[in-house]
Amino acid sequence: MTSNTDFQNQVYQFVGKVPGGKVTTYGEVAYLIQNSKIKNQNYNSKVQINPRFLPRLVGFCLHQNKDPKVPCHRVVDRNGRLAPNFAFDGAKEQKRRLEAEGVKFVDEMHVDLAKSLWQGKS
DNA sequence: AAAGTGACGCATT
DNA sequence: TAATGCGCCACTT
Repeated sequence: MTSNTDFQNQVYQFVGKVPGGKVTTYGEVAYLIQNSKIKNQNYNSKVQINPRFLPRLVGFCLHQNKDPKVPCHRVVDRNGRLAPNFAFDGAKEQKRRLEAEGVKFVDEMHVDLAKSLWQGKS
């Protein structure tokens, strides 16, 4: 257990802001982090991360995270697809959690982004 | 210390 | 319109 990097902190912070019943995407989180980075200049990455690669890092950081406090199940990919290997108990459990919060599904593996995508603003 | 691995997203063919 | 490739960071072993 080592202290989290600033990048991880940013990821968890933004994910933690997603309200129940809503979901966000890796790309969205990545975008917000970039924006926050520029705004606060608190991000101490060794090098500048290409925005194009950010979403992947976001996903990887969430995969690492085992902290129940972080609602990682509310993060899906751009197509609303659930994570193939959800850290806790597979995508099935992730779907179960989301449905419990009122998130609608259009498919066994896809959430209804049109209705449940968190249009984070505030 | 070095190399491999990985919850994605976009451009190009 | 669909399928395939590229990007190149942070973390683990």
